[in-house]
Amino acid sequence: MAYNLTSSPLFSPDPNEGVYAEVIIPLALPRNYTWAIPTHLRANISKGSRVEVQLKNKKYSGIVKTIHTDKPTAFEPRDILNLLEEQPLIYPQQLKLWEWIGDYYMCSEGEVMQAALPSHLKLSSESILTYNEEFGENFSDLNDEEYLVAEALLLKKELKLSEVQQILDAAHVYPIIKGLIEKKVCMVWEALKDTYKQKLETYVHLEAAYHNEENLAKLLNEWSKNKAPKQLELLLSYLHVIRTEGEVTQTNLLKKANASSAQLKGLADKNIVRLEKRSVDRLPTLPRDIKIDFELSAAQVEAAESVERVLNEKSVCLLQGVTSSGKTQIYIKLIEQYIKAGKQVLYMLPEIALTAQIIRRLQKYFGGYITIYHSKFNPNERVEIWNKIKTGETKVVLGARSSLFLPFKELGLIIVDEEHDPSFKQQEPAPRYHGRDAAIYYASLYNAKVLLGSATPSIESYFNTQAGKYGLVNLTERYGNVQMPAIQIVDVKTIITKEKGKIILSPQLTEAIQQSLQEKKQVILFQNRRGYSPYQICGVCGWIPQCENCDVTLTYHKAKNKLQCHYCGTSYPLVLTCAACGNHNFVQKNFGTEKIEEALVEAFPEAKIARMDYDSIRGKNDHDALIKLFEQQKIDILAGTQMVVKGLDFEHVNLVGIVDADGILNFTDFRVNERAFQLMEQVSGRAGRREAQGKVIVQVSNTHHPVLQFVQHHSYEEMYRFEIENRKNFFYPPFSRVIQLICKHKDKNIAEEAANILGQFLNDKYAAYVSGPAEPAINRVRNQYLYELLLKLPKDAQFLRQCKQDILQQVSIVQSNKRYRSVTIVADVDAV
DNA sequence: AGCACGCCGACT
DNA sequence: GTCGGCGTGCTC
Repeated sequence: MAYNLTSSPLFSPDPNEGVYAEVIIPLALPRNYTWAIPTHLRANISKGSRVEVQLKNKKYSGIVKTIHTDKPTAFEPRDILNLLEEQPLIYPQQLKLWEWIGDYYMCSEGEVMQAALPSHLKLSSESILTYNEEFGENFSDLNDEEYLVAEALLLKKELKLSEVQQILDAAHVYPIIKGLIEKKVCMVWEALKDTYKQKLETYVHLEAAYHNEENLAKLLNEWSKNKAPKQLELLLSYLHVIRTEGEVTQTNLLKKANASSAQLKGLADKNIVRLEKRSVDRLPTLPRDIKIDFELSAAQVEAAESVERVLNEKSVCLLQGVTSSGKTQIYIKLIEQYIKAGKQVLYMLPEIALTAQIIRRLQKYFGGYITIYHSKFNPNERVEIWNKIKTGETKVVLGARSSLFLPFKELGLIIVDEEHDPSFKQQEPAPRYHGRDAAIYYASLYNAKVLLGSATPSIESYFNTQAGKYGLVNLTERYGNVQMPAIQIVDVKTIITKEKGKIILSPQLTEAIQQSLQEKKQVILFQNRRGYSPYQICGVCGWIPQCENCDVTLTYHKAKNKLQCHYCGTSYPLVLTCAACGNHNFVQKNFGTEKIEEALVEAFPEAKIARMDYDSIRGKNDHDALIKLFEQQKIDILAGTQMVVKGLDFEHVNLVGIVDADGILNFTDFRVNERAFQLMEQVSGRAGRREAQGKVIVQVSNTHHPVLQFVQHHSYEEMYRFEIENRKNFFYPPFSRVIQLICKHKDKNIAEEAANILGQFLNDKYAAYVSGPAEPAINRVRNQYLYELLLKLPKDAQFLRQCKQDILQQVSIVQSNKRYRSVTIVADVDAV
């Protein structure tokens, strides 16, 4: 029997019949649990409502997924304790998205909820101890620790569990609290606290009596000269400000009058002014208008029209535009159309590309229509954004992956910019979803369109256009008709020296930098490794220091004078003595950004040099500050990791150097060619943007690597054709979804055994591809990846489901073996 | 995720 | 003999 319960008020059930709700709570439970809806709440609870429920002895806020009258037989459901808002918190589309993500990425809906809701909408249960007044103050029966807590309780009357933990500074507070309860010193409350706080602003009003001019004049005239002169001064300032501004806030007034809050309080105590606390918006309000002050080039107009045409027919369109072709401008025009049609637009970017640069640009065009949303926002702001999107007030959201979970009212378009970026895929924790793919599903729920944009599309998206699933629009002309930079390959094989190892600055690169500096242009040097040297090797026996947890070679960081594991982040003191042979003869191998910076300083003492990588950027502001300096040409040479590439647009760069291309061509990951090509294209794209011809120098020892040929000619199609062919040798067919199983255990042997058993099974049944570690140095210990090829046909969801079931069953068989019981097996779906 | 229950090793 | 470690199982 099917119920249609999407809106309240609820159907009127037989009063004798129970009504139940399946509730999602933010935990990784095997399935959703059911609570009974008490009669007094029946009229108001509906799908998507936020409710307070009790599980075990904790309280949680959950979301009602379904409402039904099937009385559970296996257990007696408890009542829902409370309805937290009159209106459902989320729309049915969100529920469907959660369900899809949970199913597709193999996690619980609770885990999706965890990721989806701003933390303030997930109430936290905090145990609170209250003092029992009847106990009195005789603490002689208590032991030392109990005494400490009792004393604090006597003073404060109430203590949170976390506070008790601080007082005792011990891990086991429970026995002590138990003792206190038994001795009737205190009682425990489980309290659910709504953590969202409205921002309050104090407004200053003149008391009604003084709205009368006469009374006011009288007050001012009779103000005795020697009493509270500062208050009089403040009052006069107030009268002045109110005339020009209409309404006055406390902070504003005090600043303008240069007065203190005590003086204002004096006026309030005399009943001259009245202070009113009012909740206000945390988000700055900009005027709601669209100001677009540019014209599209002919090529852009053509592309924009094609996109519209494609989107009329298909729900997804891939816009492939070379770097600097002005994709963003096309987005802006498109967004404008959707706003005018009253629709909402979600503009997704990889987190790292959400820089002040792009934000400022969009705010300039869309003012108050646009809102930014990402995980770094503080929780109060996030709740406010949430609400504004839910009411449809905010039309455009610029956000990272997580903005996908916002409750859009009338979503019309999702733009996924830098579609190829691997950071759209969440790795840890669950849900391990791909922002782009989930966006395509989410959009379908609203009948909305999706525009994927990239200069270097991912193979799977490109493949989908070839298969006719997505539309494809090409934008091959750079804005202002600037040529793509010329690419020069420098063979460093011949100039590798025995003692010094790999060369950092070849004569060709040095000369090119010199020339750029002379022309007052800027240079970007790209190196995919941070730190000073990626590994040190014992000159006598060849031993290499590795991380204790990860089997990863330790990178030397000269600035900190420490060895660091780049996988888990652990820092180690410098190793001077070989653990294998006892000699003190380490040789530093290869180089990272730190060493490049050092080499640059030495080679170009006159130039201003900066380094941009994870280590040199502490806060988000450092990043912006450094970019600004570079924009203003206060830096000549910028050396950095991938950070220098993402979403940035520098006008005066005419030379880009890829210092060690071997480092990006040598991955053993099966996506190596695609990644290397994308990376090199993106880096190259930074050269010669709006200026004359730019130049790219690639230093490499394997000059015959096929990817280099494609990069040299910027030949995307050839690259993709090559890659598709290449992958057919590994996978059949290419570009399907695979399920990846990650086995984790303290003991790497046990993890590996379990992984092998699973891999064996998958191989037998699905002819699976079982990969080695993703990178030889990394992952060998904790993660064993097992890839299983899923789809005979990309659309065969049935097959996927079957495979998932088989895998889950096999996982439970493996875990029923005592030896592997505590192996954590994470199942994840990814595109290959 | 918590949290209780229960089974084995190091202590008064 | 007990205290306390963590491995195991359950929560509507």
